[in-house]
Amino acid sequence: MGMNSMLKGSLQTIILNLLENNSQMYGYEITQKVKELSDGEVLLTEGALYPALHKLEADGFLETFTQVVDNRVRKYYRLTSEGGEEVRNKLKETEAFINQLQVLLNLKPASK
Amino acid sequence: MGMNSMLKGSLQTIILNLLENNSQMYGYEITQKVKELSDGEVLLTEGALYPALHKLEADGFLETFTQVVDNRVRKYYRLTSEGGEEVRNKLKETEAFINQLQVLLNLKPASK
DNA sequence: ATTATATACCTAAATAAATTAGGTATTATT
DNA sequence: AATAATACCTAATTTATTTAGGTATATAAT
Repeated sequence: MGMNSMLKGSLQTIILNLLENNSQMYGYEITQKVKELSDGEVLLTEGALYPALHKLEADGFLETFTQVVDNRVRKYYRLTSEGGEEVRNKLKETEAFINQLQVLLNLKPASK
Repeated sequence: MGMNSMLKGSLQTIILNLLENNSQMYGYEITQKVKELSDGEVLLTEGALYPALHKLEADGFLETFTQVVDNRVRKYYRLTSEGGEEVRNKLKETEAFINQLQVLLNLKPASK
């Protein structure tokens, strides 16, 4: 399997969180940022990224605008206000998830 | 979505780890243990559990034996030696995964 | 007595999210 | 001239799950 496969289900949260920290990013930039932040260990494939971005946009959490740089089109994404709320919810969910996982795997004692 | 959906990809690790701590368990017992350990928050559905157990057995990580208690058949699972190795690998992978996720979501600073 | 809940196993169809493996096109490097 | 990097995309396949059943016995509640 490998560690990458476990990010399943966390991809949306990662994208939303990056956009909270950066205000606007384009797809390719997101793949590079994830690679950089994870020290080259997490490789976000485009086949996963672009459908995820399109879904987040369709759900109203992201909005887009394009910009041309060096004759190449960049499609920028930024959070909508609904997206901002969604980030907070997803982060809480993820923290709870990590906590449960650590308890279930005896990686830390259960919090009372 | 909900937190449960994020356990995707961690189910095998959870099962293997429980069997390392308990030496032998049957399916229904596993669902109850997960429920108990997570304070009722993680509900392992049988449609996920049984196929996962069968796969782990097919992969040689688990072995089974049956026992009849009160006219009901229980199918017990225990780790094989290969399964023991697999637990250790999966736990390391999961710790790395949690670490990366926390870094990517700014839940903790990157470790140097 | 009957019904519902708990115990105990299982599978098949549908869904969701990813991987794999393409495709297009421009710019920069070797 | 060829390759790698930048930049977007999609379609087929795979994998893991949810949903929704099914079977059967034991126990608790009405």
